Amino acid sequence: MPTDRKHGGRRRADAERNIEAIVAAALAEFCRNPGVSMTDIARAAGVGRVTLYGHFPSREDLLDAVMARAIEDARATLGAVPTDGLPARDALAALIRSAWQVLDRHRRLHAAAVQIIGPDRLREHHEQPLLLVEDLLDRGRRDGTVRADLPPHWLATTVYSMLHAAALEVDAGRLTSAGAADVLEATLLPAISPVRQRDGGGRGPGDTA
Amino acid sequence: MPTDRKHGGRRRADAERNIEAIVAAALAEFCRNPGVSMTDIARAAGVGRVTLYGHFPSREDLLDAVMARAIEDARATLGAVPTDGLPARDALAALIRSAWQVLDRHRRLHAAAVQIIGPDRLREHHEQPLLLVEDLLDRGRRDGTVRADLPPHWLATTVYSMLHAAALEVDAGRLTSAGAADVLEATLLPAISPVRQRDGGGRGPGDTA
DNA sequence: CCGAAGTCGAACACTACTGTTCGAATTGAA
DNA sequence: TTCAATTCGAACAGTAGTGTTCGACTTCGG
Repeated sequence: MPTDRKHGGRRRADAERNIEAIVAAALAEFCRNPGVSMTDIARAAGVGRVTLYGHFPSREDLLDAVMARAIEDARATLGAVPTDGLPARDALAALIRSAWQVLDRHRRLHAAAVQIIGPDRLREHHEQPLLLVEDLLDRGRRDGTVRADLPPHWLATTVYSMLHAAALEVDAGRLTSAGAADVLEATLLPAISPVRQRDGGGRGPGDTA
Repeated sequence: MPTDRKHGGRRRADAERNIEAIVAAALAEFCRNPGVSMTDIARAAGVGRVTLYGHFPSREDLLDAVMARAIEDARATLGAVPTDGLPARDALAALIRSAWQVLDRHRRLHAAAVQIIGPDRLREHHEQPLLLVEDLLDRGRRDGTVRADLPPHWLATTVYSMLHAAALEVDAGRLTSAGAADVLEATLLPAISPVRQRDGGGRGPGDTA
């Protein structure tokens, strides 16, 4: 949201409401189609194009606000996950599940953001919530539940990218939104766990194809 | 390349050369910047804009040809990997390494393609080489070296998406091109191997849509 | 109820692209 | 050598967006 009120005067209530409507509509529209025009966003928000530009001087500013909103949402959700009591591994599993829930909400926004504000600024936005994951990975690394043979940042990237891969699969209809959480946990935990040497032909118990 | 010669007459040698130059330049330029204009591509190919349009009627046609070239490259490289003798697990490791090599060559083309021809047609292009991975995963699943508790397609997606994640990390300078192959193998093999007993909850996450 | 803050649609200037057409100049191939 | 294939630059038309300006209208806030 535009925090830069030029002159001290407070913002009127309807302006506040419109900004809210715009950000909400933009979030939805950007998800539906990354290349959506400002005109369409304004229409979706039930607001004039001029009003939109009045609050967000450029397309980039708008998407920036939308991202901030989505990330704040993520940060809040992830921050609410109780990880302090649990062993790092379980905490990570819980975090993954929560992360999926929040990502599932914003799924396609990622694709929109990457081609408008670029991957760098996008990462910058993701930094905060990603930090929670990294902290937890670090904790796990110290107590031996997370592998130490790969760069910490890579493990975080692994989590990050698998989450987004799952989002694409859901969009493509090859995975259900509900099933994704389980699949993610089942894939990610082995990937970040310490490697066990020697596992030739072992077959998992209870294989039901 | 435009295979549709209108009248039986053969194509002249310089035309052939230009087409070659255009596809090569377009491949490079699309990688550098997905939103590159036809004008810039023509310039990079050392060719007039009209000539470009003469061979590729639209931007989409051009990217299509570029993708075809890249994918053919991938298919050839991956097809040359000797997998028949090896156990599925080793074969998979070799395939991952080769896949990384070829992807490293085209890294950012993926991002370009996704926003021009769309994710669907892109997947369509990737289908061929991805099939090699899926076949191998299937083989591994039968002989017990690959986990059977997740949808086959998801495992292929896991490989696919981690490869592209690595590409982004390399671009961002957080990973070296050479180191990526090792990191990928170390991450992917545990992710697709049969799970040890005692993991996660009792539920089997193999629900596809 | 008054004034300022906010909103509206319409129109404008601007930019950047795509794809086309022209005639003139080359160049490969027979 | 000859001719068709191919190339070239330049200019054109068309599209689609961005961001701005205008004057009139509405609504909030005190």
